[in-house]
Amino acid sequence: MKVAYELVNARREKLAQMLQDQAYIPISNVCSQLNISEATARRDLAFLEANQRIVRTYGGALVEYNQKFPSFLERQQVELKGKKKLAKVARDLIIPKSTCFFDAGTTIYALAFELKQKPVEGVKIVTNSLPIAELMTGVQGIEVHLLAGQYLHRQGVIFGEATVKTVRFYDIDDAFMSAEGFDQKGLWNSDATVVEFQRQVIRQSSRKVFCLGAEKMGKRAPVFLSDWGNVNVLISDAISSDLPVYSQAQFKGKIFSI
Amino acid sequence: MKVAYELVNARREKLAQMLQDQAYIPISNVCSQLNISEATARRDLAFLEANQRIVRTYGGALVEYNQKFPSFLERQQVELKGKKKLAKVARDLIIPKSTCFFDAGTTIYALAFELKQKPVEGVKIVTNSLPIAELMTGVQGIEVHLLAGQYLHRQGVIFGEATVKTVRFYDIDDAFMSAEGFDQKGLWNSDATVVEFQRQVIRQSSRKVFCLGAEKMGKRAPVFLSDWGNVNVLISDAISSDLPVYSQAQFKGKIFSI
DNA sequence: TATTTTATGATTGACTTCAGTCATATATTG
DNA sequence: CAATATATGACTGAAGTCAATCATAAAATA
Repeated sequence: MKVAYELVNARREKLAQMLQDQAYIPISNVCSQLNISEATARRDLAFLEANQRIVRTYGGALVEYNQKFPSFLERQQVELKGKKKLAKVARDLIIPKSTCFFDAGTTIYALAFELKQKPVEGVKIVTNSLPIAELMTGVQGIEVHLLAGQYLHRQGVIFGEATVKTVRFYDIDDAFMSAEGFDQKGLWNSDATVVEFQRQVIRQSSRKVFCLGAEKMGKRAPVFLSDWGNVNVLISDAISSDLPVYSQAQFKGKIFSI
Repeated sequence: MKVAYELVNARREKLAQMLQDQAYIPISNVCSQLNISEATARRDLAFLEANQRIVRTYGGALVEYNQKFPSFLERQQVELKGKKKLAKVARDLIIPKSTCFFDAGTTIYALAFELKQKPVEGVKIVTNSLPIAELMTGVQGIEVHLLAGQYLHRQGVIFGEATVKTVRFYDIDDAFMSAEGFDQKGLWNSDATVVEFQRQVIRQSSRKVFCLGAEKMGKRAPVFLSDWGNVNVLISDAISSDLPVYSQAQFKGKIFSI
């Protein structure tokens, strides 16, 4: 039998709440606590997952982690595999006792993940990404510094005017960054304020390392970030002869094509 | 075949680590990532559960929420009850569209908790406490701004030189703060850098609201924070006639004694 | 070196979860 | 009021998970 929309929504809200409190609830409990059948319980979970409120697991669902960086986690799961290769190469470029900036986004998150597996001694990481900060914190021999700014829940990122200002406090050796697209002209991103921030980072870093997946090659995004003259190291899994930097006198960096 | 203890422990440690990073891992992934059989994977999970490092779920395992801010959550649970009363009073002092600084610590966390229950429209919260930021983020009509600095995992706090510097970017209406002790002379805290930071906040806030539990009355801590002249509002559950401010000509603020 | 201990993988059967299909009752819409 | 849309529960087979048992090989111990 059909049931009023309100009731359905209220129940789903309650389920979301329950998951928040209990972190994990077996399906059977969901049924008994809400007095619904297994089928409906599953449908409710599916709904909440579709709305990115939870992450389903075999036998239940997770809120907690997902709630923190909802969209972030999603992207991560899909793309992490391909980025692992880039990340491993980038990881080996990190110098002991250096200060590194880690850009927000899944590409650099993968790098952070590799660094955690194989830490480099005395490294200071400066970032505006909370997932990266939480991943790296507590790792022996590594210091995490967060930038100031508004905490944007969905992206798990700290951002705003203050972020651009505070990055000036840091003297960065290596900046590990990514972009949404790259072509002969250079690097592109979709948000103007993000680009402004990234430019500030570029200005203040002795070495700029860009990790760019092959899928981004030839693509442009609305805002131009930088030409190839600012790139010291390019890491990509695109076929090396296809890389736009080959036709660039500008580019004087090193290429890791894998 | 038997395997050296070291290897077993190392593998279990790695598994615990993996769970911390990924929050949830299906058994099948555990097997493939560690190159062990299902049986062993289960045994490892059982071990970690016995040591209270994880909570098992059907099909995988969860790292306890507690692990995130270990010491912080501990304190919170013990003391939250008494602080709820103070928090409710403080909550009602918050003005729509104002910018509020929220001090790190359990007392102000309780305030954040109350504010979440009953949000005030258009409030901007500036804080260096990650538990508070994560609690408040996503609440309708409330913006969260984090300060820069080193991320101290155990305390869940952002702190350091940069924290003091970045707080200057903000024009704070109301600062909600606490201290470890208070007496006739004024307020006390145990850490010199924390005090330096708090003084900066005091300098920049139009109104200074201190929430001080009765158990802190008459106590001193190593570092002097401020005399009563800087306190605009005092909220405490101590008996009002006992409060040291009564013998203070300095004190011109308002008292909420409950 | 010989003996004991134990970490492991394979196997088993019971149990749980899952996605899909279908009939039905009720809300919603026209 | 009639027609439509849809939320639900029951049922299904397939797949995943679990705890227990057992043989084995390598580490630990004597």
